[in-house]
Amino acid sequence: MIPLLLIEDETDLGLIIADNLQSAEYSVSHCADGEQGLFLFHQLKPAVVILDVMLPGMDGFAIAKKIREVDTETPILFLTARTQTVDVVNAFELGANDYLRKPFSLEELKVRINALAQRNQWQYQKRFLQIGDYVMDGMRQQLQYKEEILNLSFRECELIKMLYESKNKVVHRQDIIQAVWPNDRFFTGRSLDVFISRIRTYLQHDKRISIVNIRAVGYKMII
Amino acid sequence: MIPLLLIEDETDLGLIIADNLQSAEYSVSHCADGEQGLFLFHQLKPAVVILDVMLPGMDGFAIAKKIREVDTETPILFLTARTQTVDVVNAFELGANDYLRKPFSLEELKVRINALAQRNQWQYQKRFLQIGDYVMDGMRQQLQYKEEILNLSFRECELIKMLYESKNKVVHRQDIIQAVWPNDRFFTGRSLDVFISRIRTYLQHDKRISIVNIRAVGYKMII
DNA sequence: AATTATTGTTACATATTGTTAAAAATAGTT
DNA sequence: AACTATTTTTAACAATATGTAACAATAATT
Repeated sequence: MIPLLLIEDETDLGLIIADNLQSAEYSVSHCADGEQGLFLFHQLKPAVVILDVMLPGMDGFAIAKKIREVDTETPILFLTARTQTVDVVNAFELGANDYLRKPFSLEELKVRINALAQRNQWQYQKRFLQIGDYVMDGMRQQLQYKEEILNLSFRECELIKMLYESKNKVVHRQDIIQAVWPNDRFFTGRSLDVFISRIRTYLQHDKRISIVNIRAVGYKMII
Repeated sequence: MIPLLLIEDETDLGLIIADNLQSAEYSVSHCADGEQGLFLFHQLKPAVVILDVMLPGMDGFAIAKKIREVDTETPILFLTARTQTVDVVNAFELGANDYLRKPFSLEELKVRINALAQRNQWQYQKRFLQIGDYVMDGMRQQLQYKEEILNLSFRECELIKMLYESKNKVVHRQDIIQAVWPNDRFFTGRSLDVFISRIRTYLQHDKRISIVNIRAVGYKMII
């Protein structure tokens, strides 16, 4: 989970923002003033700081300056009132990375956060899986065998990823289903078996690879 | 390259200035009168306008006024004859950001331009997106591939921006629609898919770029 | 061996997306 | 206003992804 720090004194607005950013990806810590903000910054080492310019006590600029004294990397996104146009210049001089004028749509905020957070997040993603003689590009959703490139669908890709990550180990049916079909809480059908069947044909060129069934338990990818 | 606009009627001086500002950073467009100047302003959306006060026809103040009617951001730097001291006040009231008295040293001009351009530099970071071998100019809504320049429509441009800002991550259909079609609260059609299709053909020259669909979820731009 | 439960496979139904063309809306010009 | 060019939406059909059903194959149990 990627930690975010939100410093915003309007409690209701802060809560709404925190609530909406909170997701499978992000965990949001929210506080209302600069001192607490700086404390939390050092505590959490957030991926992105979202910083209201107008704050009681230490204002946003002062906080940004403090942060930049010890850290020049962590992206800072300023929230400004619509009126304070000029201050934006100030913000960027202090090392801000982006800003949003209030009122803004939460969607827009999300997009910006994604953009800012992603730079650092990128390194954690392992994009290419070497599966026997195959290479799967999890980002592009492609499976390559020698010169041949096969486009995978999203679920096919997720399924291969899941099996590969637990290669040579049994993966339980229920776990696969929860991972690949997260929304279908009443998934009862047999799609999983169908997908396994299809994946087997995809991977048939390398005889060392096989996906074996453990009856009534799950599957195991062997390499 | 950061575009500058120079409006100066003394041809020789204009050429010298243009020549000296022209560099790896800046591309200078030069014209001799206000009407052409305004035309070029809208065409180029320059980072800084360098504006002689004394011009035949529309004078510098009138041009600045015209510009400020539609744009309050772009810095304007006035060039004034040594004699017209008082008019400087006038200039700043019209939204000038700096001025230089003739004769001035080219070094000084450079320094001022740098200062003005840098202030808005963040705009240019956002303005130009390097997308693989392409460069998109978000302000002029143009997509450049090598020598080839393609004019984009507003929504095409917004869509590319949105996907690029969250590159290598899934962007949800709903989020795209909210961002690119903000007013259409009852957007039901399939324009998004059509636009995706078109953008794919625009970006097809660079094989590293692809936009993959995640069924029932959204799209992901991969670079 | 017969029965049963589970999985393998194929075919098909359905929903979503890809693509193209044409219609409608919009902006710009005369 | 009328015409033009451009942008955007709609419509139509093709292609693809995914879920379901049907039946075959296999393993476990009786």
